[in-house]
Amino acid sequence: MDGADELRWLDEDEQAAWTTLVSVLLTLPGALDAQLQADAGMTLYEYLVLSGLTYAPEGTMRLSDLALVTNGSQSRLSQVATKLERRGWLVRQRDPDDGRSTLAVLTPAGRAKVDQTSPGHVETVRRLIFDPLTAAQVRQMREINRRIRTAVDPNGSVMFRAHGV
Amino acid sequence: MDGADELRWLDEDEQAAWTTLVSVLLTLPGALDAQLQADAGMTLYEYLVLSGLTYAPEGTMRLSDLALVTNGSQSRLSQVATKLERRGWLVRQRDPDDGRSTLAVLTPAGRAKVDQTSPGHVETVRRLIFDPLTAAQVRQMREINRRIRTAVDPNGSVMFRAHGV
DNA sequence: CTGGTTCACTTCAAGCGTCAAGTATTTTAC
DNA sequence: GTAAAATACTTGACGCTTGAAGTGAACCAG
Repeated sequence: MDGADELRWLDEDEQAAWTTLVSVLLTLPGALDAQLQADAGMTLYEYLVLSGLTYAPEGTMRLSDLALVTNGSQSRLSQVATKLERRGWLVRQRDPDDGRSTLAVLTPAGRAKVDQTSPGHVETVRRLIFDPLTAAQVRQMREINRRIRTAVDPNGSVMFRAHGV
Repeated sequence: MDGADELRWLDEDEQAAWTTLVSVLLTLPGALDAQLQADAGMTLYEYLVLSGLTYAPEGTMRLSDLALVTNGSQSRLSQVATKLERRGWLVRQRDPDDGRSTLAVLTPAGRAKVDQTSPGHVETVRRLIFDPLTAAQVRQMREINRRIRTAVDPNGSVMFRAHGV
């Protein structure tokens, strides 16, 4: 708090990059949500939760692990899990190994819902993100976002090396 | 609904890129909001609105233009403008040229608030986004996000060529 | 084995954003 | 000149996310 950490303002390239980044941050999630909501009555985050479970053994994962994988808070996941449970797509189970934990288990109906939803979702992701980009840009984007994600939270999501979406 | 628009699933590079992108979409806005909230009692979107006005002649802009520039809906901007007006950072004025429009005018207090808030905000943006990236990556990111933004909404924000943040 | 701490999860209230409906003004078309 | 359509904005209800507080379970020191 003593020394003046001299502030560097954004140069022209940075300014332009920041502007387009904000623009994507503010519009892309809405577009992805809109498609899922229209075609599957589901949020992107809800889809990520179900989809995350399909990659887990037995379709089962501890809620806290699921929160990490989906980049959500425990509170957020807890409420979404309740909603998904009410719809019959997952069930909660006590963790036999640790009484503090709760396991989320994907039901057959939940797996079916993912199978039925993913084509439209992937199509949208491809249209909005990958179709406009070259293969080189896809690789660039991965590294760029990996670095930003690490800066935001060094202990961030396991998703980096774990399964896909 | 007749022909099978053969769906292409994501390959490994795309899957990884998508995972990191989601991760940034889900965590970066919260991190930016958190800093502004803590240091200025303000949302990122509210900051964008005030900041956008500082670049307009006379600190004045039509609400609908301001909504475009900030990537927000008219409804969202309307409510945020009310909030900012209550805090004394902007005022609404009738547009003399078009009775349907309303002008948002930045007050001196509003301009002072931006001046006082921007250093901390820029510092955070630099730390989370530009410090971890090379100059080449900054240029790559700009083009990548520009393409994604265009895919999301071809008639999107004027911000692309207009002023900065 | 006991008191304190950490961890996993849930719940509640408050704040935000979206969507749809409503008002007012201007433009367009006949 | 008038009716219909388009435009600009506001409002209110609803759903979602967050953050703080609370419960219960496991771990750890002595």
